[in-house]
Amino acid sequence: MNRTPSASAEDYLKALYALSTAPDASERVNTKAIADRLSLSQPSVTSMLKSLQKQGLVSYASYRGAALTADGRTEALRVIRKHRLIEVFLHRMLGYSWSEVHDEAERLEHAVSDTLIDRMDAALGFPDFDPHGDPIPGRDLTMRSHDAVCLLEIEPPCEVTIKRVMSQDSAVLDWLGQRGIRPGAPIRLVHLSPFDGPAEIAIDDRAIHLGRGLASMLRVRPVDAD
Amino acid sequence: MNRTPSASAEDYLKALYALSTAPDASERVNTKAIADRLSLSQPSVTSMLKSLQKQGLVSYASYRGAALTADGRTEALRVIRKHRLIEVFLHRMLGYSWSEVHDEAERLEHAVSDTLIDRMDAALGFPDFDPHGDPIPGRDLTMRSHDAVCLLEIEPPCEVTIKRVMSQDSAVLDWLGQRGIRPGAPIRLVHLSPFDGPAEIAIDDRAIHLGRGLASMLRVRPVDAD
DNA sequence: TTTCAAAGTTAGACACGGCTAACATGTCAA
DNA sequence: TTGACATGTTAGCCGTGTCTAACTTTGAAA
Ligand SMILES: [Mn+2]
Ligand SMILES: [Mn+2]
Ligand SMILES: [Mn+2]
Ligand SMILES: [Mn+2]
Repeated sequence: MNRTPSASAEDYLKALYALSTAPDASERVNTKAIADRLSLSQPSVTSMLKSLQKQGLVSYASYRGAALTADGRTEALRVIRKHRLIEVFLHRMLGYSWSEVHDEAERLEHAVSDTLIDRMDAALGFPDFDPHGDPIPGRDLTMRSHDAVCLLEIEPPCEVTIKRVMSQDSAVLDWLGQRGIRPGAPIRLVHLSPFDGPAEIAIDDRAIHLGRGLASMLRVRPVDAD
Repeated sequence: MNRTPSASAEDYLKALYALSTAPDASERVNTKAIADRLSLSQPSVTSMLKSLQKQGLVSYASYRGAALTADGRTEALRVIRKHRLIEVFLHRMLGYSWSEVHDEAERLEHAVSDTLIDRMDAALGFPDFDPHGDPIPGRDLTMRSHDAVCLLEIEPPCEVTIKRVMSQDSAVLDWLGQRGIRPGAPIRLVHLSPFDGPAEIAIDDRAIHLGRGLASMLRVRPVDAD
C-alpha cells in the first residue's frame, strides 16, 4: 500500500501542498487547479488522486476535490525541503543564478537521497531560506513561517526589505535581479497608482515602476518592524 | 526517432559499454550478460535492445548479440562521465566515503544536466579519475586510457602503486579502505601462492593476504615504471 | 552427425502515467 | 426553478519497461 512515491506522485504532492496553503485558499484543492499547475489533463489528475488516496497520502472524494493527509503533507514537505536545499546548493556552491536553479532542482529533488540532502544541508550551514526567499523545512519537516507581507498591502511611502520573490519564471527573475530586486535588498515603496496602476519603488535611489503582477510577487517587511 | 534516452536506456548503454570494453571481451554483447549485469530478465533485455536499435544507439541482430553504434557509445560515455564526476563530487565536497558514492551516483547520473556536470567538473578542478580510480571521460567524451595492470599479472616480489579498484561492492570497498588499500597507495606484492592461492601483499609493513577474487580487482603499476 | 543444454525470442500480461472523447455533475445567474 | 457552462469523471487508448511461460535457435560435446 505505501511504497516510496514516484517522481510524478511527488510533484502532485508538492502541487497539492502549494495550492492548499496559498493565501485565501481552502484546504481542499480542485482537480483543475492541479491540472493547470502541472500542465496535465484533468483526467490524469483524477487518476493520480485516486492512486494517492490508495497510498494514504491524499483524501479524495469525487467532485469534492482533494486534501493532503498527514502522511501526504510529510512527503510533500520532504520534497520541498529537497528542492529548496538543492536550489541553495546550486546557487552558493556552483555559481547558479537564482533564475537557473529551479529547473535543475525540479529534477534533482526526485533523485537525491535523504542522506545526501542532509549532508548538503550541513555543508551549507543549515540555511533557512532558498535563493528566492522561500523558507526551507528543517530536518523535522516543519515549515518555518514566513512573516512577510505582499508589497501591495503596504501603505506608501515606506522603507521595506525584500524577503521573498514568488516567481520561478527565469525571465522575470533575471529582470528583477539585474535591478537588484532580490531577497535582502532594502527598497522604498514610493507610490501605488490607483486603478490597478503600477507600483513605484526606489532602490539605490533609482526609480522603478512595477506592474501589479510583478509587484504582487514581492513579499516584504517594513524596516522598522524588526 | 532520436529522443533523449530514458534513465533505463542509459543504464543499458552503460552496461553495453562496460561489457564490450571488458578485458578479452568481444564488441558484440550477449543478451544474458546484460541481463545478469542489470539484474533483469532476458526478455526485458531483448525488448530494450530492439528499442535502442530503433533509436540508432545499438546495432542488434537476433541471436547475434548487440553492439553500441557511434551515437550509442557517445551517450554511454556521457552517462559514465556524469556518474564518475558525481562520485568525485560526493567524495570530495560532501564527505562521502568511496563505498557510499556509487549507489547515489547511480540515480543522480540520470537527473543532472550537462550544464550542472560541467560546473561540478570545474569546481573539482577537472579531475581525471574517480574515487575508485576509474578514468573520467573529458568534456569531449573521449575515454582516457588507464595504463594499469592487474595485480595478478605482476611478478613478485614487486613494489607497485594501486591505480584502480574494480569493485562497487560497499562491503569490499570498506574492508579494503580500512586497510589502506585504495588508489594511490604504494604496496608491495610479496608472494603469489600457486593453485589459485592467495596473494600476499605488504602495505605500511603490514602483511595482508588477499584471495584471488579480491586480488584480481586491484589494478596497479610498478613504482619504477614512471 | 546428432543431440541437448544454454541462450534467446515470442507471446501475453501487468503497472504506471500520460492522453482524448464522451458523459456526468455542480453551480450560478436568470 | 432551471439552464448553461465550467468542472470533473469514465471509458478507452497508448508508450514504456518490467515480468513469466512457452517456444526457438545455437553451438559444443558426444
Ligand atoms: Mn519535480
Ligand atoms: Mn525556490
Ligand atoms: Mn543508473
Ligand atoms: Mn566509480
